[in-house]
Amino acid sequence: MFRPVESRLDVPTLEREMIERWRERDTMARYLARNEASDRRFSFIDGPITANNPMGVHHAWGRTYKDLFQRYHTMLGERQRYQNGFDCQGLWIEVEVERELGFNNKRQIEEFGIDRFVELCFARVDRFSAIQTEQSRRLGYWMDWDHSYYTNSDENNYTIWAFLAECHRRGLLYKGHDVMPWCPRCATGISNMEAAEGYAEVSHASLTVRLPITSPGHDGEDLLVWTTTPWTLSSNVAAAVHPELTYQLVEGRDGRRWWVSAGSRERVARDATIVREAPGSELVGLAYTGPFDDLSAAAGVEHRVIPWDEVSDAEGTGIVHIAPGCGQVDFALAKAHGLAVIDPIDEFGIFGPGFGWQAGRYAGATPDPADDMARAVAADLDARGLLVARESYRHSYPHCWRCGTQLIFRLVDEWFIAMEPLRGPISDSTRSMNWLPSGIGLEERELDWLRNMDDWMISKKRYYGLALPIWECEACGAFEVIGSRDELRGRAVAGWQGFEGHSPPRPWIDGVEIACGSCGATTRRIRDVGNPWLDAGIVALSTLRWNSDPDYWREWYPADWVSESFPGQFRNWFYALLTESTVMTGMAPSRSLFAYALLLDEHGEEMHKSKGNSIPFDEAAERIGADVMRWMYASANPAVNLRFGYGPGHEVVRQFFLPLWNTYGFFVTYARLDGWTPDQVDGVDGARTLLDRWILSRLDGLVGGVRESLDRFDAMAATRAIEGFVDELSNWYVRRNRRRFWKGELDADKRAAHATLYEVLTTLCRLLAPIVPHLADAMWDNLVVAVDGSQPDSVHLVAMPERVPDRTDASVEASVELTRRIVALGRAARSAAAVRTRQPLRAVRVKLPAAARGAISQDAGAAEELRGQVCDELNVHALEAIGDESEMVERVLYPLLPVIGPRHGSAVGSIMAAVRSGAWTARPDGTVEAGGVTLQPDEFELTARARAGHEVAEDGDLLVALDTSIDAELEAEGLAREVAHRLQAMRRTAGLEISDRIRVSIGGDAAVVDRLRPHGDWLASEVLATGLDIGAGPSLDGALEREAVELAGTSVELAIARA
RNA sequence: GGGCGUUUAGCUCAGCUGGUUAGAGCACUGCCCUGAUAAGGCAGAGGUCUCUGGUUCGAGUCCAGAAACGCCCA
Repeated sequence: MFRPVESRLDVPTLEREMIERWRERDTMARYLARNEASDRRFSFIDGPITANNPMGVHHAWGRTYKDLFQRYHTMLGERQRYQNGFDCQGLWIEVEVERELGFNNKRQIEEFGIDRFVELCFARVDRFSAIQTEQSRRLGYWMDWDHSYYTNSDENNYTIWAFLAECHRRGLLYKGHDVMPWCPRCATGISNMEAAEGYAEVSHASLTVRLPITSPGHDGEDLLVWTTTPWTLSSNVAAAVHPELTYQLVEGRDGRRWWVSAGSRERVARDATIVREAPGSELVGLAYTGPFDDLSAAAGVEHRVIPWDEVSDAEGTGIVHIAPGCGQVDFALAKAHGLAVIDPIDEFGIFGPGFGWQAGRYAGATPDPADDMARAVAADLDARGLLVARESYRHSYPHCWRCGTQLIFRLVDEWFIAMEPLRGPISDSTRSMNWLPSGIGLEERELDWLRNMDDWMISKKRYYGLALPIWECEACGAFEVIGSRDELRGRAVAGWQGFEGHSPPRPWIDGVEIACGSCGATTRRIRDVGNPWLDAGIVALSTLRWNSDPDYWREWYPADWVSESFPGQFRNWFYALLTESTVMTGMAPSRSLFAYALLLDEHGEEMHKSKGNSIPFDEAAERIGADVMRWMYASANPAVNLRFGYGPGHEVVRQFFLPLWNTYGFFVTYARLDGWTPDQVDGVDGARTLLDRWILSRLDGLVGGVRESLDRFDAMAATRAIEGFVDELSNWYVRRNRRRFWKGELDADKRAAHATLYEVLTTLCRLLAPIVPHLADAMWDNLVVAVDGSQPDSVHLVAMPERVPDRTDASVEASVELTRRIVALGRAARSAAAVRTRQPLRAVRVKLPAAARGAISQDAGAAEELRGQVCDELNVHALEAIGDESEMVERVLYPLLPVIGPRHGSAVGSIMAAVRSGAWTARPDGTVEAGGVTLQPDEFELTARARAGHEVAEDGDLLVALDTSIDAELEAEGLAREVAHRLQAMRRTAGLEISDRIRVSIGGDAAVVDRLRPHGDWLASEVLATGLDIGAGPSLDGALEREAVELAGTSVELAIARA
């Protein structure tokens, strides 16, 4: 027997119960093992989650997709790996550990001890990976949690070694001397792709500075340059002009002469008069005095004007200050023009010796503006008469993506992978993947990144991360890349003992020395660690045991599916994954890649802990439930940012969960009353009504639709289809069948009703299982497990439903659709006539579309059932058909445009004009003349619509008219309905169970009460009364409720008591 | 400056291969129903489908351009 269903659905409580039940029954382990012997596989590779903090609700979006599609493929019987991944290395972990230790810079780490520091980093990822595991399980995310991968594992690190060695073998790895974004707090370079992460609007002092020209013939002339980074002025070596831009020499009131571009003159020297004009090319080669020539660092540096095509005069002066030690393009220009390079600052952003008063000071922005280098430089230039203007300039500027410090650009030695030779192969991999959702340019955006990418900077001057396997010889300058642990052991000439037993991260590996392959000298590993995207990008190889088990790798590679949020990942995970996979295998890592947008708060703002609008996962799970979140995520459009909040969450509960739960509760209530169980199927097949066949047909369509949608990773379409179906189920099937479930005896008809609704609900459970695993299994447990010991004890151990041959019946669906339309129109007509539905009416008259008339007349039984549905729903005694000739309708021409368009072309306009004005005529031969065109019978339909002046409702080709005349008999019937309604309300107020029997007495004005007598039997059966005393006095033994109601203008006394 | 998107009702969003009157939910107004009941139904109001041009008999839908917004690159 089914257990009773809680009438109030409390999702979090239900979920906790299910989690407990799963634990007791060890359900997840059996789920993970169920397809072990399958010969079909579904390979999913998890993009690792950063194990650095507890999960937020945004993580739950992605994990919902990952779980949903893995569960779906499990239910299709496919073998899977179910491996979750944690991202465990990199600066973000270090920054948090530093914060816990109260460190401000990396010297403190070295004093603390790299080994102790790295151990704390390990501990932190252990802690948060455990927390995230628990949270994921709370979401219902079923993975092989005992075998998650960690990017700090040996397997992962050594697979990256193999990748880097392969890059080196192809000659792609090199040590570069370049200007890179640099975080002076973390004291490490930031790759360009990371720098892009941290752009934010800030204000900087922008200075306009004059630089006196020293070349002969230009006495008293200055170049005007403009910069937003004043600290770089002491490193100036050149000024760039566009050779084809027009420059003007202007003279101000003080007699000074400045060179500026014509386009900027209005802005920077409005009051000055123009002395002469020259193209930029004429200025090229001029020498000038630098702004800080007296510094020893600038000694001997020649300053001159160089040409550069990228100069624009949209801002500044059209003459660009060039400091090759402080800017990426500046450095490139210096190489091209053979300029000197001044390298001003150390790893902490402090000026070195040789910079006079600037030496020892910090170059970047400071919290206290008084210490600000920009301000000091401006003051110094002003005192020397070189400062022309100073303004505050607001612009987008890069910040350290972890600690928020403003980045500065610094000359560094870093290690790079040359990407130019890989651009083509990675693009091919990109094009070979199926990027989903389609139509939003995901593939295009990845290709765009690949077209524009620079060489990949893979080194970081930090402590906790992949130890780059590069041994560089100080003696001869050669370097080698070690591709595996075994290779290193073979090459080690010292330090292996100290490393043995440790994993690759620093510091243990740093002591291992090898003999230089070129000159034989003993060489040390470079001290750098790796870019963390190397870690996340290698997982398509490392987790599939590329290094250790080639058979396993071949079995699972490439994946069928990977998934991640797309903002940012084109240059991060997607990029790293594609790059490492393509280099090693020549193939894309996955057949398809599914991506989704950003999760925002309810108001469309990004969630941030600091803003106070972020929602911790645990809070949301306990407040609205994991399944509610999962439904919100699954039904969201992945291409569009999702607005998440408790408001929309409750909406989902109201719109979807409650109707579903109530339908389930309805079924169980009556199945229990009848003692019906799923084995009671005698005569069911022959007894199914039109509505039974209808809901099964719809269910069949739903099964097909959901499978089709999930096959193409479209969870939105699947959930929308299910929502639509549940609406039909609860608002039509159950609503229309209530009486079949209520009525007394358990006959074949009632068994058919039970069996039908049962099949619908259990099938729905299976369709819902991948999406809302708790709710689906809770229903399954009661509907199936509780009554049938032969079935799997969890819906997660059964298969996805399949379509049933011949189940879908288009004509049945069309008939019911027509019924629903008639009823809707009938209600509208009632509404217009202001006749309450409880008042029975004589008849509803319906003018059917021609097509429907034919279909319905074929099945007399169906027609009768539809007639009954309509009469019952509209509370009318009869349904009558009316023809086109009826006085209520007029005939209307309905041209079939998709047919007519291609045939008649531009005549469509005049045809439609004739249709609208009614200026058409039907010919006896079945054709129609309209707008000067003869329309063949296949080009139009003749339909009907209400003639003006009749009280009817219509929709397209369907017309419904209510006969609203009420005679005494109808009125009496209405009174009885009213009384029944009141009595039902009283039953409820008295707290009676649905099945409780009662006694009823009705007293009051005899003229009214007597009119109820003919309806006594009906009344009694309606309210489950064993005794009904009409015309009684006011007394009723043991009365539970009494009520005086206003009926037909007089007061009527009602009382009920238990039978 | 370049790439990729987005723009549909007050709000959040659907709208398949071009087709007659563009939809849903929420919110609002009025009414109805009621043993799914802190639900449900009907109706009303609310739209120059961002703009301009093009293709077409016909464009929310296809094409081009513009604007605003978003993400990315430089």
